[in-house]
Amino acid sequence: MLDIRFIRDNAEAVQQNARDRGYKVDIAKLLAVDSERRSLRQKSDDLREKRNQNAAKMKGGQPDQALIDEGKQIKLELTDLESRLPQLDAEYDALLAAVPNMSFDDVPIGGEEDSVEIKKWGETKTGALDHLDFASNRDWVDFERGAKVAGAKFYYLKGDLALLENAVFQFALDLLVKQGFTYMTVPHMVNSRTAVGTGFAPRTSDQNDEYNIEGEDLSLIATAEMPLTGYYADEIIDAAKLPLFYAGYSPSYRKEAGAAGKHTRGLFRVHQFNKLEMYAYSLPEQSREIHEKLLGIEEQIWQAMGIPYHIINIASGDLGAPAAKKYDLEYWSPVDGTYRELTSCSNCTDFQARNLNIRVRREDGTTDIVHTLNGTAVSLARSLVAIIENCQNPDGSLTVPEVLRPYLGGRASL
RNA sequence: GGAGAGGUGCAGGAGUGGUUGAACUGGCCGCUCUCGAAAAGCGGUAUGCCGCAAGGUAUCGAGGGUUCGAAUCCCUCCCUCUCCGCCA
Repeated sequence: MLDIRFIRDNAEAVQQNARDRGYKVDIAKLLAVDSERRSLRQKSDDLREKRNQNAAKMKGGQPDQALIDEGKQIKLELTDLESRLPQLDAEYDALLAAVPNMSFDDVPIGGEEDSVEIKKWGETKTGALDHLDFASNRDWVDFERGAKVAGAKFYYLKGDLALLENAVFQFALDLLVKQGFTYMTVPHMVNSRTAVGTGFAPRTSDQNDEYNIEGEDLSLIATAEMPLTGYYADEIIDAAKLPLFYAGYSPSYRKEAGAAGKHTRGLFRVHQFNKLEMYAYSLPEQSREIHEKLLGIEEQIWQAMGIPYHIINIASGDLGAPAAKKYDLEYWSPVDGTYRELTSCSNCTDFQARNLNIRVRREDGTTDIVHTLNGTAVSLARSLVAIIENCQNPDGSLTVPEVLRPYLGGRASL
């Protein structure tokens, strides 16, 4: 969420920013509720002061009936006054939570089509066998039995393709560890506070992409970003420890409701995939620089594998709620003759950290909200699509990118 | 899943329902002393909200309740520890 004081001072800009992002929020209404809530709180504080003073007079012992009666009266007034608070609070919370993060100035305004390409790398080619056909020919993937056992868009990876997945993960993990990231495995379920605080829709929302556990306040994670963000909830981090870099590995579970028809074939969009996620906690003044650094690591990974890609600066309407700025790395698909999303890298500034109350204590003793950033290192199912499409040979074999060979017993092709 | 114990500030650890935001000890920071250090002494050391400020208010796992007044009493929930059960 945004700082309510910032919203009070910049109502117009906040409203415009939400509009640019395609969010319907009513800042005027929010400020009206905020003001009403504050004045009610003030009255209630005053009444509590009276109550405390009244009680203090009785400290000695002998209960004075007049004072007790006065206390009773205060109690009634206070109960009456505060009875209006819960509803007001709920309304305030809902209005505030609906406001998206402020975009950075260099974010293009507009929808998906307004995202701006800022870099291109590698030689693109066209003409290749669809990854699902290619993998099926090799008996590397089984969606039919995935459907039988779980449902549509569930799958088995088999044999060399499963080994390749492991190699991609190992390669990326080694690279991150060398860069100073701390490797973490994480809970695969999170409670609703963590899910909502991270910026994912509450479980009651129809926009919810997470699987919820019936009868429990738990959802399967859609990304390791969720447990990694919650890691420091309610904590104050010593400034000297920042920035903190974590690499979280986990399955990602997504309903993908409403995604029908959009690149649904094969491994590109599935209900479950493994993902190695980069995560950083930083001082506010460091986050822009660290955002570039995370993007640089993503590029390093895909350059090492020789997969052509471009980087786009995501337009405001496609940012989601928490990101102030987001880069997507899209690999070149020789099958589609276009770029397709492979990784994503976001600077969420203090938006998530404010939700989850994550702060930093600076050397002078003051506290601040930390900034959080996340970036995909490798999203495994999609990585396999990119590799199959770009490294396949006409004879049905797959050339293994050199950097992966050490993780496949030195094999040059599969 | 069952039984028991417990959740208090940076840490340890007190706390008959009424100057307890919280004793005491330790840690940390500052100052005094010193050529310097140690020791000793003195002072300081949570966070949110409202307020220009003074100040007010809230927070002793969370949420309800009792009371003029709750860290202290009652209820529900969560978590931790020990033992048992189950188990990769």
